Amino acid sequence: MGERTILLADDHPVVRAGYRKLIEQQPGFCVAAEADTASAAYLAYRRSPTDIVIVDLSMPGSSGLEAIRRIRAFDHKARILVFTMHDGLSYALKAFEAGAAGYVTKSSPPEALISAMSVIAQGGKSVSDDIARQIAAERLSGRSSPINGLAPREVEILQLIASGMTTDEIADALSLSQKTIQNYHSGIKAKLDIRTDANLVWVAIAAGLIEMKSATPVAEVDASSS
Amino acid sequence: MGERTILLADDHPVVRAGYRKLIEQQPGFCVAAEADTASAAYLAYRRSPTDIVIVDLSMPGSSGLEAIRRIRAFDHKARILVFTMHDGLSYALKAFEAGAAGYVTKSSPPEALISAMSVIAQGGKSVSDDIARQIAAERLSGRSSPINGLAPREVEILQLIASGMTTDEIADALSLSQKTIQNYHSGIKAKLDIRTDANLVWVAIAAGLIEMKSATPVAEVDASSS
DNA sequence: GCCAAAATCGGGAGATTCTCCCAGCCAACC
DNA sequence: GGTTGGCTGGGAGAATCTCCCGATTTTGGC
Repeated sequence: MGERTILLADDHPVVRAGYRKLIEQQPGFCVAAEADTASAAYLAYRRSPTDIVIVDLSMPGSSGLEAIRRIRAFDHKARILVFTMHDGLSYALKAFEAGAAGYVTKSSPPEALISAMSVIAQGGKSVSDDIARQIAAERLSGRSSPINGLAPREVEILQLIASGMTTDEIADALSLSQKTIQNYHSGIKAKLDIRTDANLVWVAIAAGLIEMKSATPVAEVDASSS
Repeated sequence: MGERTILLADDHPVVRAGYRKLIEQQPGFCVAAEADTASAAYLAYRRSPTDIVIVDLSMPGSSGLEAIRRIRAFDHKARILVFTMHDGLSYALKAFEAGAAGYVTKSSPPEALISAMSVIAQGGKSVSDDIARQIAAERLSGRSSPINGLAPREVEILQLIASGMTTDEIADALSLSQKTIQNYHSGIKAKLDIRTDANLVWVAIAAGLIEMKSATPVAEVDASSS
């Protein structure tokens, strides 16, 4: 058989150059295209599908997860390998939900990427050791995340609380009474054995309920007010 | 004159390979050493100083900032260029405080890294465009961060609140009455025009008061047991 | 050195919120 | 058809928040 073609999606040109170099040293693989955004990756794949797509999760615009979903929606047999800095288990799980076939963290040795590529090219699934360790830890400890003991509604409300919304705003958004939100608020803290709202934010972050963004969510500079 | 020697410090081997390739394509520069941790970078520099040190901020163990400080403590004339993913202004300011001579984000075009290297090699300072834009925006809007209107003590208490500590714990830690902490708590929220504690966390993150850690705070499993 | 301003620390009191308990409703599951 | 669990809210006392105030210390300028 011929060489496996690869689409590289990462927003850092220098990093892409590193991947390319590493991959092309490997016999049997060849980088066919590059993309620096999620939508560019999708369009590139749509134009000419490759055997493997390697994507970073954090890219400008819509995230890498979105790229995975769109590519998989276009071609359900697309083989997508996530190669990212995020070593949190929640990111990996989201990636697999979105349709990824592999997940390798950038802190892994280069060989991990190569071997994952081989596995994926043959139709398998692959995760890097650090993620595998977390999954094992989760299984052994019997719980994936502290929020697993929460009811769906509680998770939803936790997310809104952690995002910074007030009780009134949440009640309004969900068309519930403020009293109900308050009760949930207390109940969530009790279930998680947490005493401060700040810790709710940290739990939500750890559970992957909240997207981390470096932009200030508050402090609207609003220099361009209407 | 001869080539400028460079020490590359980044914890991702693949990424380092990209840097190396990019840099060595450039006449006048040559990668003399690599390091994958902050302390390894320090030791490498100490063993044989290079003209320029390129460091990532996020590395395992002590952070890149620590590497900068230690290298500068050893050699106050060391020229250090931060090349990192973090595009937050607060990170850049911290890097310069630690003694960096340049700050380029990984989302910059490769040319930005090269030109920054040239500037720094000649004893100058350099920041990438996106950071420069943020600095300009800060100057124009008259404030760098919403927390700038806060008194030192308020910033300190905000940090503790955002880290998840309860009123009692903070009062105890600072040897103050709970009442005082409560008053500060209210005052900080009023000054920042914030109504929920969750948003205090986001402000603290945006202001660089809190270190972001993606590691799951739960589920540590002793895998090394027999 | 001196005055003004700001920061630091804490009390008081009323309004608000939190917490815990409870109950009705519904859906799922033996 | 009974039980369990999630969803929605009320009630009431405890706790907290908020806003006001004053005392003291620190800071900054002249």
